[in-house]
Amino acid sequence: MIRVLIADDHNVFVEGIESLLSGTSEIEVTQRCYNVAAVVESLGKVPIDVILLDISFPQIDDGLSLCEQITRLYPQTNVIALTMHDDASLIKRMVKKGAKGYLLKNTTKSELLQAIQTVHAGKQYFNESITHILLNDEPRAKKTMVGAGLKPNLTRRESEVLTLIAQGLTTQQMATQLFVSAKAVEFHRSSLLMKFSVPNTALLVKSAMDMQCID
Amino acid sequence: MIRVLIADDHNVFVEGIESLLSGTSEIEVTQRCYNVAAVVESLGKVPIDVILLDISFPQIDDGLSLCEQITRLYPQTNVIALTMHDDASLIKRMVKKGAKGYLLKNTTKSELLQAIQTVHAGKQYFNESITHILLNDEPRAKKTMVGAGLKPNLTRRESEVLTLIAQGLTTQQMATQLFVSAKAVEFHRSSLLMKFSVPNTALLVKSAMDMQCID
DNA sequence: ATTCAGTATAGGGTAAACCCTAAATTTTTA
DNA sequence: TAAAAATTTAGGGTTTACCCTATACTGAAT
Repeated sequence: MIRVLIADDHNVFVEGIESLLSGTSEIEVTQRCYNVAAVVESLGKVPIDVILLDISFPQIDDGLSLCEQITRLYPQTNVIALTMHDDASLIKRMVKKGAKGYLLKNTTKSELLQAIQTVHAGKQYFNESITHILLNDEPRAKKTMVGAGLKPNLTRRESEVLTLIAQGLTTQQMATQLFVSAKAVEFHRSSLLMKFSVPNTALLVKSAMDMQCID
Repeated sequence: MIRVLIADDHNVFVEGIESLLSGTSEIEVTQRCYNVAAVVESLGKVPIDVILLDISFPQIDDGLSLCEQITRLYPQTNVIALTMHDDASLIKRMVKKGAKGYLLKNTTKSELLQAIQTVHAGKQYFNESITHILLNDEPRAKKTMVGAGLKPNLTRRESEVLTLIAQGLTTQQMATQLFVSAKAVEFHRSSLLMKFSVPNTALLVKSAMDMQCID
């Protein structure tokens, strides 16, 4: 019997999860906690195998530090993050804090069961959605692209020139390498400055890197 | 019957993979290719379901562009990267180029079979190793600091100037902002170029961003 | 058939970047 | 306190970047 603790500050959600798991013979919902203090208290009393932990508890940092604490104090207890946050960096942070699995709240019953069993067996569990998020996690993809910057549509030549600029080549060097005149390269250079709305090469390189146009 | 093409410039490896797959009833190694040209030629003649592609073929860029080409020209053909490169950014780049799976060369037979079947069924395949690499991928921690590039020790002023350069300011603008002469700023600029061993501002910005000196 | 985007080329000009040598001052470190 | 590193300023020079106008060829879309 796998002893499960559900930690979530949304009552309805806790009940829903519990009813999902109630029909399973191998899994037992031992505890339900609606705040951090209750989780800490429960763990001190009752042995728990798997914790389904909502990260926003109520703040993200609360969930992270709680996860870290659980992992350190009760290494035999495995944490599965169960949250609506589909952010790659958050997933990584949770795993760093010791989470063995990560599920989005739109997961299915069978997936939830499989996750609990996998994690309880000492392995990590990440489904396709999570893998997909990690794969598409652009190191520099600023989701907080507040003002300005949408990635401009570059022509083939512009992309070539941009790449060469970022490699430190001068206009003349690029001209030689591309078998065109320096004036042609200069033209594309100007086009790039215009499309990125930047005044010079330095900011062009930075903007292009921020927008993933190079690297 | 799943028709498989093995693309690798290491003969021994190709033979090993083929012998691994030969005992399977559902999988048939239709083609073996030892260079990019052979792959392109084969695809034009014979329909292929799954390609096991070594990325270093012989260069990484070759494998990447070949993968892109295959995905574009033969969308029904699924590419599995099979390589010794365990670099997160490379995994992401391959997936961007259309790879449906990614296996390290220390994979097992059963995993290889499962990957081929999963990919042939139209789904992506990534095992725990790959997921683990993606999870531990520090946004900017370049483990591949091959030649040269260790982060140079910058003085306070140099850091300031570097930051302002990356914001697109000219030497004169920086001088005004820092309440010093343009010559002073020019000096720090030169120091930066020297410390980073780069010929101009463009590459300075790129290098500095790669090394996390700015952002 | 003709716009239109992309590419290439040209001349001429200003501003900025880049390189060198040289020296004085301040701050930090040993 | 002396030595080392950092900061500042300067003169003078070459190269490169950047801006403007203008023409012309190509291929793709209307």
